[in-house]
Amino acid sequence: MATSAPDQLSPRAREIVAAARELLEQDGAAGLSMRGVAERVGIRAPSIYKHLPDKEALEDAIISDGFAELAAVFAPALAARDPLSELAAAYRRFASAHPHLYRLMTERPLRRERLAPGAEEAAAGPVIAAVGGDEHLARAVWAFAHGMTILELNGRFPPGADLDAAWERGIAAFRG
Amino acid sequence: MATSAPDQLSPRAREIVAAARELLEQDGAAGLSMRGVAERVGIRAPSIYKHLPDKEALEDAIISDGFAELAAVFAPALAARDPLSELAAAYRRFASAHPHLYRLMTERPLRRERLAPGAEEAAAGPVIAAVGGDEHLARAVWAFAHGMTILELNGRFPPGADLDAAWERGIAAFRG
DNA sequence: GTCTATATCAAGATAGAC
DNA sequence: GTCTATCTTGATATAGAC
Repeated sequence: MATSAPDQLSPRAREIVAAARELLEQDGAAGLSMRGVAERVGIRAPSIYKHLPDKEALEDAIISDGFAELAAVFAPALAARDPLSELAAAYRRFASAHPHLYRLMTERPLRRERLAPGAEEAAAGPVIAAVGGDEHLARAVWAFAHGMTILELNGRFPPGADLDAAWERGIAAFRG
Repeated sequence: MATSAPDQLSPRAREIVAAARELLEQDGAAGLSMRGVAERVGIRAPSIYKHLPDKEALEDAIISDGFAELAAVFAPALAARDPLSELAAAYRRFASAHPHLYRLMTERPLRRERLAPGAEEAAAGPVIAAVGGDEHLARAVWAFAHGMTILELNGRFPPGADLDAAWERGIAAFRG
């Protein structure tokens, strides 16, 4: 039986996780059902349980992959002339490209012990570095970026609102 | 049959909305079922439909009330010496006192046509005023406040993180 | 490792009697 | 305006045969 750390998944389990990721990105978390995942793989839902213990394990694997990908898009931004702006732009692009994945990654408490080790830190590190090591300021910046992102995904800004301008105002404020 | 604007609800419908609000605040949106609401009122679930068209109308009424309450706690903050800090503190207190209501109010697109007229504007106006009328900046500030709030509610900050400090850093940045 | 059959649960909403 | 009875849908997960 598969364990929960993503790196230790069997090849077949990874296929199932990949199918689940596709289904999530297409239909959102509400559409992510064991039946739906199984259908994409070409098997029946109960067969999934031979490879993964339960639906939570499936979600955790997707989330863990998401953090690794976020860390990967952050890495080059740190080397730019204006790291904070580049990080913000990368963050925004990531959420825009994978809105349902982004929701899954942020809308629930992290089960940190079930993620790939270091995945969260790899994504958080660049932000702390970009603000000069002040972790309080880094959290404020993250809150701003997440707020802009999730309020947009939730359709909470008025139609026609200039969100580029709002992002710029926020980044400018935090750049000091 | 009841219409959707909260002010036009019948007295019995208002009783049902009040019960729903209690249930929401206790169990969250996932626990807000028509059966559960009915039980609190002392009737059976199908009877609710004689007073409100569907579950969405129930939620819209709760959300509309929430905006009115948020506007009410904002009003005195505007008169303070440091309006931005006071607004942020009021926002944080509101969300902390009514976490499930806060989620319901922010996690989905607003059906603005079904809210009490002016409810959203009454809550947004003070923020715009506090930043000197710059709507882009106001959106950035709101995003920061929402980000801090929802990331805390979602349990996303590390245990022991000094969130007072993060709030202060953010407000300081936006105060300029 | 896959299947069928099933247990279990819970939800929103409607029909029609009273 | 309330009730009982029911429809319809959908979910996670288990048992046990092959």
